[in-house]
Amino acid sequence: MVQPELCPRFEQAVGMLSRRWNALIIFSLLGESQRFCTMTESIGISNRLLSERLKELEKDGIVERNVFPETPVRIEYSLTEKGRALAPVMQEIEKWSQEWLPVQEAAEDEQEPSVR
Amino acid sequence: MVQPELCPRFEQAVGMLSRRWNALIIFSLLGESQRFCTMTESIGISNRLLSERLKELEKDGIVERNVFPETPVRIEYSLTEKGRALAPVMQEIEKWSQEWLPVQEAAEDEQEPSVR
DNA sequence: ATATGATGGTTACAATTCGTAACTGAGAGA
DNA sequence: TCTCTCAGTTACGAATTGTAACCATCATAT
Repeated sequence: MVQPELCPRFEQAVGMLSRRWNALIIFSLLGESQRFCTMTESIGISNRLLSERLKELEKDGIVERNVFPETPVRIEYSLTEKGRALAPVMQEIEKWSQEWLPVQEAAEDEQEPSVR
Repeated sequence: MVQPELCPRFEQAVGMLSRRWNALIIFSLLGESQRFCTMTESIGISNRLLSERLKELEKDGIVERNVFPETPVRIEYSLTEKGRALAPVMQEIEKWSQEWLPVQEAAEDEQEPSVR
């Protein structure tokens, strides 16, 4: 019933990072603050889920929501210090992917995906 | 429709690591080879999903399945070189979690979860 | 004053994935 | 034959996700 092997903090971190889209959201904010609509486009996530995930990440203290009352209103999302501290994780994922994943040419037409 | 910002290999890596349970499976195999039933206990994953995930990870070349025809049959799962190369990712997650996540005392009784 | 457009979301609902629990199959021993 | 262990599968309800349509606010155009 209890899994005694794993550090609960590690498990919590993995749970957060494993939540669908979270790693991509954090990665895309490592570069610079972004607006809602920019993120949906660059990440390829729907409005619904981006909204949901940003709220969760804000509650976790990883993302910050900054409102600029211009016209039309501009809202920028950025990483907190806690969020930026995830940069090394992303860097290691990037390193691994470059070393171990094949470069796949962009298929213009739909072809049988090799995995799922 | 197309998200041009992100490196496709990075996205693929994140997709694999973000799949529920995958990070914990890989982490628990970083130490040593493990049997199926040991993993379900230590990770807290169900038979169904562990089986599914191990097959996927094997197909991805990250996990190896070794059959020892003893009695009863012993099957051990271990990481390939590609899988072990994920160790730095796990280490960085661990570092981050130790620095940024609070130690939470184990609550014996069910109490209001702070998130969700 | 009303219509239109942009931004930043919500809501509704179908499709996919997950969790739980019961079941299967192979081989050995009682 | 019956039971036991290990290593999974199967069935099915519950939770999460994806898609698409809709809403609220503010500003400018008509």
